[in-house]
Amino acid sequence: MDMFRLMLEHFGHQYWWPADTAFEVMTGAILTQNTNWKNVEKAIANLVKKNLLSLNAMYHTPAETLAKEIRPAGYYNLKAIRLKNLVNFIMDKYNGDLDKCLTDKTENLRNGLLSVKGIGPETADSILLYAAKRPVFVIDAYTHRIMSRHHMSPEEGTYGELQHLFEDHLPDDHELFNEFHALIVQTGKNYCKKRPLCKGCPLKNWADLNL
DNA sequence: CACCAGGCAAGTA
DNA sequence: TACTTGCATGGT
Repeated sequence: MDMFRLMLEHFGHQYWWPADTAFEVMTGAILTQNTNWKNVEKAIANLVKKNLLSLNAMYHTPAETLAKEIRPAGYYNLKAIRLKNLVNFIMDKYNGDLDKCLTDKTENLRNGLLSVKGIGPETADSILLYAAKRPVFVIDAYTHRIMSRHHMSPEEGTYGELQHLFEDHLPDDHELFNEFHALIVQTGKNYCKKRPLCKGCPLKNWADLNL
């Protein structure tokens, strides 16, 4: 049995990304950096309550004001600046047209996002996959740990190496990538936390990587 | 009390 | 290139 199906049968569909709009996905992608999603939900609820969860509102709001609202998500001063950097990028490069941004060529958009201070590979790819619906595989700390401990990838592969491993062995399907990454996160949250192998983990050994 | 959570940038050697 | 550190709240 392959890795994807084992996780899917164990956890069921994850229905990511939990957001109503593409802009909310982008905001959440920054707020969830090294942060529990529960805390991000509180921060997003605060932004909604103050009518700040939109490109235009955020653009016209000082970072200090945003910081106050996103406090529960942690690193709030840093993340407020990062949110401003992102909205400024969309304003400057796409003339404030979010749809134009989201329909830009994948490579252009990825390079643009990576040029924004505060957006690294995982945040950029999360936006590409979950906001722009591109078949880009997202690699996170759970992916590194699970693949390494189950001996499914070369020891301590780089972000790009792991990404290519998945993208080269899977059909070019953004819905598959969506569910796949969400299931990896779910698996990582529940298993493989301490030991190389742990009881109840849906993944058994290297043979599970039958992509 | 320690440790972790859906990272990233900047500094050092 | 390969570490190390700062950023910060909230849950276990």
